[in-house]
Amino acid sequence: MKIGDLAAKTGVAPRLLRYYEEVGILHPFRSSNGYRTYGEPAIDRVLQIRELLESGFTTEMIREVLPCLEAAKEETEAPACPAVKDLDGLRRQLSSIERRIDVLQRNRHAIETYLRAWEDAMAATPTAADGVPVPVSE
Amino acid sequence: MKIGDLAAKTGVAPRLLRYYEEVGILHPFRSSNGYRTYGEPAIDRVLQIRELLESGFTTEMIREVLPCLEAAKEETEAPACPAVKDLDGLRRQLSSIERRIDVLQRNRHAIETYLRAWEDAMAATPTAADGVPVPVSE
DNA sequence: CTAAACCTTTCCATTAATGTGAAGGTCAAG
DNA sequence: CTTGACCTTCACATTAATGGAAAGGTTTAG
Repeated sequence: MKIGDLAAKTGVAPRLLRYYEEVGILHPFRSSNGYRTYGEPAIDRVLQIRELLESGFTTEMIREVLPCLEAAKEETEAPACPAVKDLDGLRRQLSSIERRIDVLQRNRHAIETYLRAWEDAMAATPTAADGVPVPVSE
Repeated sequence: MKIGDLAAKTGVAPRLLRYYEEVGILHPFRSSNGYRTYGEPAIDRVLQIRELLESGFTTEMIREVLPCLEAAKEETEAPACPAVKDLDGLRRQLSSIERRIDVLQRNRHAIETYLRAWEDAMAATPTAADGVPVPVSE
C-alpha cells in the first residue's frame, strides 16, 4: 500500500503520515523506488494514532505507549518486549491517563448537570424562537 | 491580589496569567495604576484552567465551558445564564469529552493489562539487576 | 513518447501554548 | 531621593501539530 492509499483509507493527509514517521510512531517499508510501503496493520495503527492525538496525547507519549498497546492486543500470554526499555515511564503514563480521566469525568458531570438544569428550565418556561427562555414577570 | 501573588499561589507564571486574560478565560480588574487585580476565586479558576489544559482542552474550549462549570458549582437551582449563547456547542463539548473518556479508559485498560503481565513475568522469572528478565534456557 | 497522477525531499507558514527580554511606570524601604 | 522589586506593554523565539508549495523522480494510461 502506498502513502496515498493509506491516506484514503484513514482520512489522514499524506503530509501527516510522513510526519508520524518522522517522529517515530509509524514505520513504513521502502520499496526500491523509494516509495513508502504500508501493510494492512498500518490502517489500524494510524486510526489509533489519530484517536490518541485527538484525546490530547502528544506524539512523544504515543511513541512510548503505542508499542505496548499493540503488544497488549496480541493474545500472547507472556508480554512481548517492545517497551521494556522504560517500564517506569509506562507507569507514569498510566497515572497521567488516570488523572486525566478523572478531570474529564468531573467536568463531564458538571456539564451534564448544567445542561439538564437548562433543559428542565426550557421545558417549564415559555421560550422564544431562539431557544432563550422568556422572562416571566410576576 | 496582584499578578505575582496569584502566580505564587497557583504556580502559574505571570506571563501565562496575562495570556489567559488575552484569550478571554481570566478577567482581572485593573486598579488605578494599571495593575491587574485578582480576587480569591481567581486561584481556583486558574487551577481549574491548568487542569483542563493539561487534560488536552484548548483555551477556546475552556472559554466555552468554564462559565458553565462555575455556574454548575453554585447550588442555584435555576441555571444562571452565562453560556446561554451556545447550548448546542456545550452539547458538542460534552460528547467530545465522552469520546475522550472512552479512548482514555480503553488505553488505560490496555496499559494496565500490559503492565500486569510484565509484573507477573518479573515475579516468576530470575531477573538481572536492571529489571530485565533473564532468558531461561531449557 | 508524453501527460497525468502519483511519489520523493526540502523548506517555509500557521496556530496554540509558552518562554524571554527590552523599555518603561509604580511603589515601598532605606 | 534613590534603589530594588514589582508592574505594564510590545515583540520576538520556540515547540508541536499541521498545511502547503517547489523541484524533481516514477509509473501508468493513452
